[in-house]
Amino acid sequence: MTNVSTLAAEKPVARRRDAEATRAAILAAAKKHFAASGYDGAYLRDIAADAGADAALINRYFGGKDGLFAAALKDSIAPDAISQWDRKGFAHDVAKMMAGHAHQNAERTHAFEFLLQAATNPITAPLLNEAVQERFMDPIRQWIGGDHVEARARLLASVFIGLLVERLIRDEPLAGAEREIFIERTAALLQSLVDN
Amino acid sequence: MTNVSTLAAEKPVARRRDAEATRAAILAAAKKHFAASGYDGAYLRDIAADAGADAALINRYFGGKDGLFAAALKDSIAPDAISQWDRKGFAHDVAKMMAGHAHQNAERTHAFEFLLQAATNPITAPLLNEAVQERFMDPIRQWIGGDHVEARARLLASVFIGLLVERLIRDEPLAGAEREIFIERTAALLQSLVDN
DNA sequence: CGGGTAAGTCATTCCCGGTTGACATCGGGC
DNA sequence: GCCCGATGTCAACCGGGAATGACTTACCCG
Repeated sequence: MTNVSTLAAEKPVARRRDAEATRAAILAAAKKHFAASGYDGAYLRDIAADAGADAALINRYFGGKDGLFAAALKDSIAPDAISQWDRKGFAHDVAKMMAGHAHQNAERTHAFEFLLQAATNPITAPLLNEAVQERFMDPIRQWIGGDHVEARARLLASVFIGLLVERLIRDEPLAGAEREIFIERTAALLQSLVDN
Repeated sequence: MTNVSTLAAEKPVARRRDAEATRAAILAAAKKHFAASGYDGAYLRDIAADAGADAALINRYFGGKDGLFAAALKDSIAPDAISQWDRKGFAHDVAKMMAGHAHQNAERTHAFEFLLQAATNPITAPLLNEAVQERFMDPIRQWIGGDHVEARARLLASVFIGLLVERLIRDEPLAGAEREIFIERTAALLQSLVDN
């Protein structure tokens, strides 16, 4: 997981009094901190400081830590339209991405860390499930089409998640020939699930 | 995640004064609670109560919450010998397990929840990585053998993890024909990774 | 049987972090 | 220019939960 200390200390950008802007700043900071440290590990004071705001404002704008978390979660599960993925290139693109460093996709990786955090927290899990079904599984089902959509969608999602977790956990990506093989096999595996 | 309330209230088995036994009881309770609620969500008082012991003893035996968590983690990553898995039946067995309810394998599921918790906690992640490499990845590499061991092992581990996460997250397993298809395809997928 | 040590109990302290409410200040509209 | 509501600040409160240490009780050994 990302070290939080590196997250703060960068944007004490003096903002003119602007409720909308500070709200957005807080939300952005919250997403980072929740992703890096989880619900309990993220502290409102830190988030506020990172956003260049006062902790009390979190209460005003989000109604407490729970509200902030829910808002951040909702904001995180709004990925680009799955429906527009390329049916042909998809598998290879994903495979290549998975073979690389997690850092290379900082934005996405953070979002995923966040979701994984939410998944492992009994308080936030139900919230997550609902959102994932609606904004991830449903589009996938739609996208792959064909027979046995349900089984294939679940298996595809599983593989996808597994790859993301593995990438998140490991220290070093593969290199050289092993890397090529990994990409090739991963791509083949994904493609087979998409195609039928 | 599991509801903690159901975990307690069962074994106020009056133990004779026995340091080793209480230590073990505490450790067992800790594994359950950490798995169900995560590091922050698990309370020492609850764990102690569940183990029929006093919270102060945790301090005595494990040197604080951190120590207890580390001990529980170490104790959780000692799964049965991978090397003895059946090369033929493996894929189908796993697939069938993954198609079922997480509850059905309470023991294992708990252990996995626990590991996932550890993975998403910045403090415990490094500890986990080391243990996983040594006690999971290495045996897998050994077990599958053949060419491109590294790539195949990683992909296999990814799929495995993904299936576990998916099973953990979802509310309802598949049923009927979809379930059969799911098992069949999952088994095929795993087997292909094992065989070569 | 009696004393000493390990095992277990209890009350208390301490700290941390979310929350609250009173206060200060900005900025736009009259 | 001035006034009022919206925005932002500050200090204090409060609860929960881990840690501490003094105390009590059981067991075992001589």
